[in-house]
This record gives sequence, C-alpha cells and structure tokens, in this order.
Amino acid sequence: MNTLELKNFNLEGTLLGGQAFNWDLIDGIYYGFTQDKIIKIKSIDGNSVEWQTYPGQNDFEFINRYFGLSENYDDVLFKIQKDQHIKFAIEKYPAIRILNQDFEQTLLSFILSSHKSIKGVRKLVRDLSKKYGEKIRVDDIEFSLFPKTEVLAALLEQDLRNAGAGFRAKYLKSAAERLLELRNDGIDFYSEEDFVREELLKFIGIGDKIADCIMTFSLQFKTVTPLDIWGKRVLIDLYNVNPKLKYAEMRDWYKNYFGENTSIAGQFLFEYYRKEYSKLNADKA
DNA sequence: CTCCAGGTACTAA
DNA sequence: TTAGTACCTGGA
Repeated sequence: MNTLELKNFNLEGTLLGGQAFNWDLIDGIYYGFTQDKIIKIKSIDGNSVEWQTYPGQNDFEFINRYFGLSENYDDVLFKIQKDQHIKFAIEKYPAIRILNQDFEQTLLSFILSSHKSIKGVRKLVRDLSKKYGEKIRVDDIEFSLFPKTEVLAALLEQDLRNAGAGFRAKYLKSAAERLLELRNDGIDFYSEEDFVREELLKFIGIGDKIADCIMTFSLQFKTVTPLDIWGKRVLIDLYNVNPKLKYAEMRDWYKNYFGENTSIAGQFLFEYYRKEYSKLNADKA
C-alpha cells in the first residue's frame, strides 16, 4: 500500500456523502470502482491514509486528481468560513473534499439518481455493474467495474429496465450514445460555465440539479453547488432565503455568498444538515 | 397496502 | 414563463 500524509481526511463524508455512488466500506477499508479500476483507501491514523489502485498498483496521478490533493485545502477552508453555520458544519463534519470524478461515469450515475434516494441509486449502480461491468478481484473480493459507456449504449432500453433503471432506462441509453458521439465532437467540458451547463442540459434526463452535480463532482467547477433538496433546505432554514426563489437564483445566492469555493462550502453544509436533519427525524420517530 | 424518494419531461394555462 | 403531474421500482 502507498501512504499519503493527509490530516483528518474525512473519507466517510467525502466518499459516502452523495457525491459518488461507487464506494463501499468493507472491514474498515473503502473500495471504489470506476469504469477501469478499483481504488482502495484506508485511513491509518489522524494524519495519513493508505491507498492503492488496481490494476496498475500505484496510480498516484489518478489519486491526486480524484481527491484534488494539489489544492491548498487549508486556504480553501479559511476562505469559506463566512458565518457560524458553516463554521459549525466544518467543525462537526471536518475535512470533506470535493471529488474530481470521471466525467462519463459521473454523468451516467447522476442520470440514475433522478427521483431516487441515495441508497436506491447505490443499489441501482451496483445492479448495473454486476450485470454489465467487468469483474476484477482485489483482496479476494470480486468487484464489478462500472459498465463501459460503449456497453451501455449498445444495450436495449428494455435491458436497462430489467436491470432496475425504470423510467431512467431511456435516459441512460441515450446519454451513453451521446457520450460516445462527444468523444469526437471536440466540445470542451472544462471551459466556460454557462456553455458547459447548456451542453449538459441538452441530454434528456439531465436538468438543473443533475447538470450542477456533474459540473461540481466531476468537471471541477468550484463556484457551483448543486441545489438538491438539502441544498434548498440549508438556504431556506439556515439562511432565511425566500423558498420561492427559482433554481438559478438560489444557485446564484450560493455563488455570491461563498465565492470562489462555493462547491466545498455547499458540501459541508449539506453533509452537516443532512446528518442533523435525519437525526432530528429519528428522534421524533 | 400506501407512500415517497437528493428530478425531469411533458402539458396546459 | 410558471404551475401541476406522471414516472419505474424498491424500501420504509
């Protein structure tokens, strides 16, 4: 295993918090699957993590990019501490990072997230992977990789329905087909924000929220934060923002308030509020 | 059995 | 442009 010095890296909040659907905690070790590799990561103590990729055991370039290790994390944290809410969130659920995930897998995964719980999306992603992904054995566990885009594109809508995708089946298929076209279209998804969003919204099955998820959790737009149900609750409940505001207006509110590191600020607030809110409901029950 | 889910597309005012 | 509704399916 390779070792990395990383203070208090919050693996749970980062990997299981809803940015990604492809991580599992098995015997204290996090295993993630992409379209071509398994990633293994484990925190050793408060100060470091061990990691490995398979195949190709030491793909540091991937790890560095995926976890955004080259940015000055302390500086980012310093800059977003605008008020007591965010300070409390960072204190309670510290050291969360925004992932830079593979574009195609992220887009396909979030298309599946429509009108589904996190748990439901995770299950669906695994069912599809088991059925249509390549197998790879790590630590004597058989993992299924996320299905290749080509494979998904070649399937019938009915195949995807049978795998549990429901009404998202046709969205998934057409998105996979479009992604294959895009490989030759020369569109730069790492360019200007409004342009990229427009391109994403052209996909059937991608609306405001999913477009922003893809931009935030894969394409590294750091001033964007997705306004899901939790993002809206945070604004309305904690910041007394008018619930009638339109999606884009709420997104602008976040951006204007948190500035250049809005994405990570949003992630802290969501993680905090999601956990506290469900705790509240559990108490009531 | 009913209800609902980290949304989106479609339709009608 | 804005509001209302159906949508697959599994889990609570």
